[in-house]
Amino acid sequence: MVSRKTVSRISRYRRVLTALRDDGIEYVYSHELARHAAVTAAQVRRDLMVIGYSGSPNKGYDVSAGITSMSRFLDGPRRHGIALVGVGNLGRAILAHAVRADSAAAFFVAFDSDPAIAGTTINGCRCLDATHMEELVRSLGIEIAILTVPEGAAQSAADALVRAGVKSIITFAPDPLHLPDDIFVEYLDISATLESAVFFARIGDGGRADAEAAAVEPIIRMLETPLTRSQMRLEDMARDIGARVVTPGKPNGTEISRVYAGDRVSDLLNEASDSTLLVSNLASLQMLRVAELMDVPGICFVNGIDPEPDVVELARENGTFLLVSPVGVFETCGLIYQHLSRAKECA
Amino acid sequence: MVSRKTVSRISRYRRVLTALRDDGIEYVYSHELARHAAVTAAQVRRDLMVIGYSGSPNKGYDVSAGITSMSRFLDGPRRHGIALVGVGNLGRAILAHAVRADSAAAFFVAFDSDPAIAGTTINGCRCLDATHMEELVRSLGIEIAILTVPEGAAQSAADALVRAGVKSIITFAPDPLHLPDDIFVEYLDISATLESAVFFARIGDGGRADAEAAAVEPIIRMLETPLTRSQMRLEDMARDIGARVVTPGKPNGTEISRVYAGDRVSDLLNEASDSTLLVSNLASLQMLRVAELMDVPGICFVNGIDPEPDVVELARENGTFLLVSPVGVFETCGLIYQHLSRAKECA
DNA sequence: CGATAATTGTGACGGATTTCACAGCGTCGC
DNA sequence: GCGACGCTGTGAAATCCGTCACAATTATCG
Repeated sequence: MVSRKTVSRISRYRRVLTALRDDGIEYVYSHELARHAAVTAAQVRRDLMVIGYSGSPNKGYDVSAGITSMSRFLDGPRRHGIALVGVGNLGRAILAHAVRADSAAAFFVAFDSDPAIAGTTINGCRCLDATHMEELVRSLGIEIAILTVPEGAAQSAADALVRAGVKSIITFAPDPLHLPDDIFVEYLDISATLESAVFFARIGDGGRADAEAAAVEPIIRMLETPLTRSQMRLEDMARDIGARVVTPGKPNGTEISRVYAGDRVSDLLNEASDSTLLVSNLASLQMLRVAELMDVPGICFVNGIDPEPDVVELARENGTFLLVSPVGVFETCGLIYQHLSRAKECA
Repeated sequence: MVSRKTVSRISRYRRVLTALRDDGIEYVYSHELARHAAVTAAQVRRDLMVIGYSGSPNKGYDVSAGITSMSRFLDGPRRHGIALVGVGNLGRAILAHAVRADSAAAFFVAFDSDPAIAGTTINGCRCLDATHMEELVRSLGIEIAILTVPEGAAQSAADALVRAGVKSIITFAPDPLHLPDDIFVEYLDISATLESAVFFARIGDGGRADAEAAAVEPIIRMLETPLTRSQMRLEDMARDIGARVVTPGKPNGTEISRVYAGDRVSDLLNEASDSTLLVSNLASLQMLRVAELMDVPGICFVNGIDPEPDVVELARENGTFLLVSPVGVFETCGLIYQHLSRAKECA
């Protein structure tokens, strides 16, 4: 009869039309609607045909009448009950979204097997114990369910819901559900979608990304020093380990409390803070830019390499304390560590 | 070339195969794989064909080799960066999901325009200020983004991401995105999906649901008394308003602190508690069952209707205080209210 | 060693969905 | 009044996707 895709597009049209009406627009042409909904004009006309809604040539479609017509088609006459099963992070977030958006047309109930959650109210939605789920769903005449249960628990929950009379299930779990054919099931599997996204990101530029990417993340080496707890003045440390100071940091000295050694820009994001010294053998402008964004106060390049002038220039502008150690990452780390031990002894 | 759906199915196959391998299974037939993935056997074979992976007749497909082959196909050789834009409820929940599942194959960074969020770490993922997003995404070579921004903000965020080199976007916002054709966009619009679910729940049983549903939620009338704050013994109240006690409640008296009047079972969920008196003119078994599940201590039917024997029986079993007021909902509420006022004066 | 049984790989088919193309029609300008 | 223009509605073509059916292949058993 009418296909899943068509229904989902009509839902999208309705949203567009509602926005247009709020802007005071009364008539719209198929190609305008198409542009707003990111489909083709022919598609729009064909979709509007199946819900028996006609426009007039040279004026287009009546916006208000369209909304009414689509609402009658999509929502039907009665208020729907929606059960959300699994009140974890995702479940709560979806409740917040959905209750706000659809509370006029539907009411929500949530179920969870955790007794600590049962009895609470989240975002205006009552959370109940999953033990009584089947009975309650049947009593309330609920026909729509959202599954946000952990992997592995989806099938049994779905079975119970179907026994209770549920006709449509939206599941965020990766488990494929085995249910009667007349049950509508929609999968919103985030991990699977991400994997598709990964694939098409790679295919888009014909595999050339690999070589280029290798340059961005060159060496997989990551030495993490133990947290020192004690602060350390970079100026003293630099002298002690025989490193050359290229650009000075803040006028009143630069203090750090952690050292992070590694070349992966991506790891830098999780490790760097405004009191981290970064030890790296990748003297690139890019690394410096990221370091700046992370408020890293000091960077130590190794192997005695002279950074390019533009790198030095940027460091000076940012007030980043830049030093160059004559030895490699491993030795530099060792020296800094030793310096720390001595400092501790003195204290 | 290879279709979106095929990629998503292959992702599903890989998950199934991984589970099988963990169970120690080495070979699998197409029809077994098909059953686990909820597709047909022919589909499986055709999909495996496109990734150039062959099984052997009479033994089936090698599970480990399949996983390797699919991973090479899906993930490619390098580690991917994924940017999540919009750290609201939904964003956080997705981070929790995705970081756990995919942290081996990818690293995550989050962006938000709220300065209070920037600098924090959520689920092991660094949250940064959206101001620097474009630059950082470019520097990190990120090609995949997840959009969990509020409605209306999706297009501009997507534009910035595409400028920064992003190739794939997964968006949870309802806004249709206008982007170059070579950008992969996947919409996970929860509201739109819910609307489809509503539609198919209704169509499934041929529209017969309407009449039946009307019986479940008969009268849209809801009188809410103000919160009383003071407790009230039902036994005293019943005598005062001239109601007949059908079943006694707990032996030591039943106290309530709120009264809820209405016939909508669904509203009951949000209003009822273990100290609420329920006033209803719907003397159905269903209402009593829901009330029991909500731990409602007392129910008052109106208009002097005699509840059916099975209703009385169930109330007695549950220890629910059941009374019948001779007058209608409005008058009953008025009488109870008056009783409250008097009780307050005495106190 | 040959028959058998079961499965894979794939050409061909069919259904669904989208796009194309054009007839029909109302409106505007002259 | 009437011709030109632009949009709608829809038959027809094209495309995509999934299923069927069968030849090819390989282990097993007698």
